[in-house]
Amino acid sequence: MEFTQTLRDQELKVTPQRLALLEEIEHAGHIDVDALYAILKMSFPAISLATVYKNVSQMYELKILEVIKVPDRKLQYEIAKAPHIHLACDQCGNVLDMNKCIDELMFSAESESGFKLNHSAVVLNGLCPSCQSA
Amino acid sequence: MEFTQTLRDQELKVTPQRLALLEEIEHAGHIDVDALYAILKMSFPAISLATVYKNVSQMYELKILEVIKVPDRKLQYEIAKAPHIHLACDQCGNVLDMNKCIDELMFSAESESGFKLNHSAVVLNGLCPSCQSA
DNA sequence: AACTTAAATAATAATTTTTATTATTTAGTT
DNA sequence: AACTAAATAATAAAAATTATTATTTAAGTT
Ligand SMILES: [Mn+2]
Ligand SMILES: [Mn+2]
Ligand SMILES: [Zn+2]
Ligand SMILES: [Zn+2]
Repeated sequence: MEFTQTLRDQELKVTPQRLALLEEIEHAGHIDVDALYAILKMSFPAISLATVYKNVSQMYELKILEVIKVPDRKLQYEIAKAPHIHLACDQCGNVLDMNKCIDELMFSAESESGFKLNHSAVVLNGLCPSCQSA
Repeated sequence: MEFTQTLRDQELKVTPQRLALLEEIEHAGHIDVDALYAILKMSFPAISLATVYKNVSQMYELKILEVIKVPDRKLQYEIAKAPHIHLACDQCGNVLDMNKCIDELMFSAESESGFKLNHSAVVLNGLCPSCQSA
């Protein structure tokens, strides 16, 4: 797996728990600690919730993971990747990525405010196509 | 005060605690529950933390307040107003509003994704002008 | 392949954060 | 002034997160 290298790069030991955690986050796309714990318990019945907490926090600090906040939900973790926009459906709960460039926005925000920016979080809420029909 | 009318419009009783809470949020711009509680205790030594929690939650549901999440900080409440962008300084902690229009972004996100959007949250992080000098 | 050691894990306790409960007080009405 | 539903303060309970510690394990070394 490529996550083996990710962990080695950050000098974290490659444990089965960590690999499963990363693979599950990748598979889910965006997931909170509770859901992650519930899923990991299937393959690791003895896994501790504290291990999940510690690992996601640690990997967030090391920028292996990114975190997003959708209104009224717990923090959602995802594999860190290029900055992107999040679309969250209020009905079905789906969160999906949109690879829309926000460089222009960042750039103009910088020049207008004088800030030197290094991070962006954009979360848009509404109804996804299928929930509009239903 | 104009917050008297705000509360009446939402059929909330106009209590001194609520008025002070709203005035302090307005004054602070963006503030979390703990800081709000600490400040309100100065004028209301007997105020309960649960009252602060209940009121901000209630006012958020009624859309009197809006909430924002700055990475690595507790939820910050503000008086609800027109959608705007948030700039947060990682050094000094300042959070300021930027009245930049994101309608174009919302509109193109809608047409590209098929979502029907009703809310946006944009938080940009970096260093404010004065923290860059220091 | 066995040995060593620092790090990770599981179990658990403790802390922090948030919500629920209830008796008392109060705002808004009659 | 009296009435009533809602708000508050105090407190308990629950939920979320972090800390502690004994045991296990990954990864390097012989
Ligand atoms: Mn994403
Ligand atoms: Mn704001
Ligand atoms: Zn949906
Ligand atoms: Zn600053």
